Amino acid sequence: MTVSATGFTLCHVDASRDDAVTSIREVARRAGVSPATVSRAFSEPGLVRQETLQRVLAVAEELRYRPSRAARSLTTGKTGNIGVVVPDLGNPFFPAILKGAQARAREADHSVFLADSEENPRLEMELVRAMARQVDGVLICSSRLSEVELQKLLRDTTLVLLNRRVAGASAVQMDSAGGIRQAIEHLAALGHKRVAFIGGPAHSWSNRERRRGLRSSARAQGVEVIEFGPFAPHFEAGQQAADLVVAASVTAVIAFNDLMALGVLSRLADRGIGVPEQISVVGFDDIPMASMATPHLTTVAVPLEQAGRVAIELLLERLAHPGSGTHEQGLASQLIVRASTAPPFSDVRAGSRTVRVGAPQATSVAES
Amino acid sequence: MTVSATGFTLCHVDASRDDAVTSIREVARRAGVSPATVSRAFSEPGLVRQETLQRVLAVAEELRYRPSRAARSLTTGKTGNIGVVVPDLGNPFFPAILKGAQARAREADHSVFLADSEENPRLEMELVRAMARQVDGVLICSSRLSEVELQKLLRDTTLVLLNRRVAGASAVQMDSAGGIRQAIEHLAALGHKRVAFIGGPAHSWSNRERRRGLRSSARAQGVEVIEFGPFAPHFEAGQQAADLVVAASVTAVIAFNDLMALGVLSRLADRGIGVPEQISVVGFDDIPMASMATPHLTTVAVPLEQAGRVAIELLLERLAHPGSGTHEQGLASQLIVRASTAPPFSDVRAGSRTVRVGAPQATSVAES
DNA sequence: ATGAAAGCGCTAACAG
DNA sequence: CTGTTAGCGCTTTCAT
Repeated sequence: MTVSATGFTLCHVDASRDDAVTSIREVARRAGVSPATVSRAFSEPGLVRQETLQRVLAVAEELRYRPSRAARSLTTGKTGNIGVVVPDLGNPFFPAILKGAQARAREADHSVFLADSEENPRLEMELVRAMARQVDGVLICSSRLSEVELQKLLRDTTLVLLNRRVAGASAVQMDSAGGIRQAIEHLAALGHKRVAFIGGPAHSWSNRERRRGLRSSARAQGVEVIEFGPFAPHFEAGQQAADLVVAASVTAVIAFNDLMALGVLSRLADRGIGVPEQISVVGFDDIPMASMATPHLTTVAVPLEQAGRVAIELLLERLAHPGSGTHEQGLASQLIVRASTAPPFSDVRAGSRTVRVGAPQATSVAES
Repeated sequence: MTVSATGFTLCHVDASRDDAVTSIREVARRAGVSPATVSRAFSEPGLVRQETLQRVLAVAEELRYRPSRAARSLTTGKTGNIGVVVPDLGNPFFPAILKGAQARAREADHSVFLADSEENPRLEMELVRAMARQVDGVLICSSRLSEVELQKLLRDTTLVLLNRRVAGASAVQMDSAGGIRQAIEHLAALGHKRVAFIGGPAHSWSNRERRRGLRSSARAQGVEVIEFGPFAPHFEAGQQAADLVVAASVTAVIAFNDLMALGVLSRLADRGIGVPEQISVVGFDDIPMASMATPHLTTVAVPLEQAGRVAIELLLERLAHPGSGTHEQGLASQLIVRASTAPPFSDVRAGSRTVRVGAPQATSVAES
């Protein structure tokens, strides 16, 4: 036993292993039937006489036999596997989607290949390629690939995209624009006039979508928006951006995602800036823990797990009816407003009357 | 385009697909060599003349040919795949491990099969079985299976266990006892005399380990421990447990994991109980977001991603030298103490002298 | 309802 | 260095 700074190590000698994998022939022989019958017993039980079936199944059970999917795929052309690629497992957004995807795949008796592309387009490409021959189709979440690269993959892979659109691939989308609109309307209703947006990754499709929605909603609501970014979609980037936001003297900030929103909250707390009294913070994605961790975060929620399920659903559909064309499914977002995210009320002149609304205090600070 | 409460749906007609998968024969024919040569070109390039190699590779490239792992595994017996089973992807603990595992596997040119057992032993068993024939080995994280069931799996699968020990399987362990000891020593040093422990799942090996470590450390430090549980390892359980903890009038609480610790913090905040002024909270695992989300959480950190890497390392080692026996690797935990987790100082009589230490205020409240 | 035979894509001897 | 041959475990005609 070695003891080191990082832990300890132990070794044991081996026990024997019963490694012989039983093949279909073995089962056939022991059951007194041909391999073809055993095969049928597993794939088309209806074609086998009850009596024979029982016998075969019994022998198989005894020998702990399970058909080899790899071998089966050789003849059938179907692997029964599905690939899922995500840019970063460290971003809680993706495990949530993965969970739904995995569950739906299992219901359809499919296994899931997982790959983490580390936000790296090259790697993403390589990973999909590597999977390609072992899976029936691939779900790519928040792809960092360019349109042409995706088209390339599309030539020999059935693809479903999550948070991305490309001709020829089915897609699941979070309704970013709608979520942003809700956020802006919410902030406008609370009296905010000047709002910051902390942008996500440069090549992120979602980020473009969100900014697009942001601009039109902001115009419609008469809210001024100051944009920052691009930033990596991480907690640390949120901390960093928080200082820029403060310097911009806005009364509210919308972050590209919850991770960054948490970073903002953390940094604002460090600097003694009150949330929501001085600045309101809105996140995006509603990763479960963000809402748990702090009551001061308004967030745009998307049904992540459901998104994963739907994506796999689309993929399965696509595999079942290869000629049937692609589908796109949008998932609505929903702004989550919590008790402790409204600033104190104050009186505001609305047209000819004075109305009592939740008002951003930073404004009055600026005035004083 | 359909619009529904949850979103929208779109359909497109299909573009054509270039689905013909090129086989090794095709490449061989076009390169004017035998299939065996093509095979060698990919698996043992050294055995092929430079000139031929170039030609083969060129043709393969042009045809976008990649060898089929499934077919290859048929003859070689090795799949180049690794399975990873986790009890719940919703628990941030596991994605972190998964990330490391996935990265290490990729370095070794292995693909990863992922399965979520939903904390269900039956399902876990089934999933491992289903994977078994498609992978070279399986990493089971925090297995919920009994020892005999694991032994059963061990008969025909190479297993590596994370946070679990069983004869015949390599294992990676977080040094729970050490972490708990650090936590107790820390609390004792701050003057805590009465500490609550919120237990994890009933069948969790980690939970047993932590309780074991807890008892001995508590005894050594003269700290009284009140145990609660078992609880599901979730945020909500933490909220629930918080009330029990408060009723037990302790001055500190250690939670089975960070998720539960966050639940405790949330509930204490709801009830207006000060952390750490009235109760100190210690978590476990150091899932990245927990520490980010709140500055009031003392936590026992474990290098999660590294654990995943090491686990795969062990698995690969095992696969490379099948006869060489199992290994166990322990990963040390490290208590993370933050600025805002110490209660205010107060004077305490230590033997004959009076010492100034951080003191749990709840004690004095109880005294008043 | 069952069996015999051919072959899926690939590799592993064994010759040359 | 390269080709030939014989399967790996399974499914799938085509007979029976």
